[in-house]
Amino acid sequence: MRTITIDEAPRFVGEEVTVRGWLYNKRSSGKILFLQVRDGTGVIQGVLSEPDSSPSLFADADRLNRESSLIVTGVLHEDHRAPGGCELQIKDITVVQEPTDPFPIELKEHTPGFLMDHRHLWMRTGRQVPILRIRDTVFRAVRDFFHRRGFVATEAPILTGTSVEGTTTLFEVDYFGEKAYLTQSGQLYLEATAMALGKVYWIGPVFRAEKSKTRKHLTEFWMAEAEMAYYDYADNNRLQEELIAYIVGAAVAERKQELDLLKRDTEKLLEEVSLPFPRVDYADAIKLLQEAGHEVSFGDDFGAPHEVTLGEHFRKPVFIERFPVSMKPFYMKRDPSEQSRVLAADLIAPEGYGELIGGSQRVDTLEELSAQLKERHLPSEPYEWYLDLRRYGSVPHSGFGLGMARTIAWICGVPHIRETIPFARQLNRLYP
RNA sequence: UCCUCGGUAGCUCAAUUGGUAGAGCGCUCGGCUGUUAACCGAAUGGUUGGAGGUUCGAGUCCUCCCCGAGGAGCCA
Repeated sequence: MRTITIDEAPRFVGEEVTVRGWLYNKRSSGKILFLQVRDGTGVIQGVLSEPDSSPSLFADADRLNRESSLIVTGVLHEDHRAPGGCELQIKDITVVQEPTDPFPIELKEHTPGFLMDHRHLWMRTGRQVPILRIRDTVFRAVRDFFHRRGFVATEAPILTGTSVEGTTTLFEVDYFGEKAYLTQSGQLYLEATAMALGKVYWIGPVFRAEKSKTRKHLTEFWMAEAEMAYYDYADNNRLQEELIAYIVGAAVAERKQELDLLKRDTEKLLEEVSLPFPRVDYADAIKLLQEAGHEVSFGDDFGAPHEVTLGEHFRKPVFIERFPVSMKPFYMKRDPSEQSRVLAADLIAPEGYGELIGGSQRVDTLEELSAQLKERHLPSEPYEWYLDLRRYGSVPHSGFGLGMARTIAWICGVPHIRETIPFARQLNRLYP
């Protein structure tokens, strides 16, 4: 007799096996008892009927409450009446622990606030398990993609003395009496690392003290960032679309069952990521939005409704290219053919999931970088080390940052990114 | 920071014009041999978010505060 995980069950039909997990739900009908047992890999139905099992086993099982931890032994049978088509005829149950109180998360409706207060328990139920398993696949796919292309995995510091962008959205911490900040992006550090290693990436947490309260924002979220020496603007965008197509392909290939549980249309997903992705000049995107009835003009950033319109129009991720200089940070390289624009592109997700990627070619000369710092009234002193990268063997280089939670939300088809991370950090939510 | 909606039993929600706070689910007990968020019956369960005010009388009206949800701005 062997111990198996529930996702392996179909391979062991006819055999006696042991499953270790928790009681997800229980239904009884007089002399027959159905125990839904979950173990993190899936849910399987266990069956007990009184004439076929000992009265004491039946009575003990009948008393169990949801989320009792159990070790269950029985014989696997195919049965079309069982969810999943396979069930366990139970011979023995070892109760590891019985809950001291009724499990707070019912299988009926709850409000988001209640669920988030009980996130540590909510994550055991329903859609949360498949979402978190898909998250795992997406993280692994990102690492596979970069590894296969010769990128070196690296790290950026979480505690920083400099800010990449403004200081208003930084979390400040006390660092032995000095001010330090939680990083908003590893980019500047990755640029340094790329000059040492060529092509680098990391997946790390970043922090934004924005008082945003939307379905697309967290104060702590994970970003996959890449930085490539000798990559120009076009190389950068090509890499990004290939990455996105790779991730979605991996998720559909490895997590079809979970995506089906989430009722995600995987055909549609795969169609969306067929290459290449459309590229639209910022000015043309503004025109397109104006024609669709939006009140935007050149120089405006896109809001959520604009991103929805762009998604509906292209039905694919779409690059918005060459933003006006004023809209973007100091480290982006200007377009040589039009000095008022930068060689930067945002990749907007379809279906209203917002901006997935922000990327650009970086400024690579000392003169231009110093000028742009000055233009934005930024002190050069904290950036001296960054300026050094342009003093010693500077090369054209590019990079981007991919928001993991938004990517996962889009792949899963879930409306709110708080469900795509085990413990979301939001405005007014630091617990559990 | 701003806008909108909300806060009533452990959970999800009702409560007519200001007039006796109620249901479903969960827990508990009972019934049922194929359930699929099982079903049927019974019982349990309340400082109506907080403070103040108006009134003979406030869950309901007014003021302030707290909390939650959705959105805007900002961003990935």
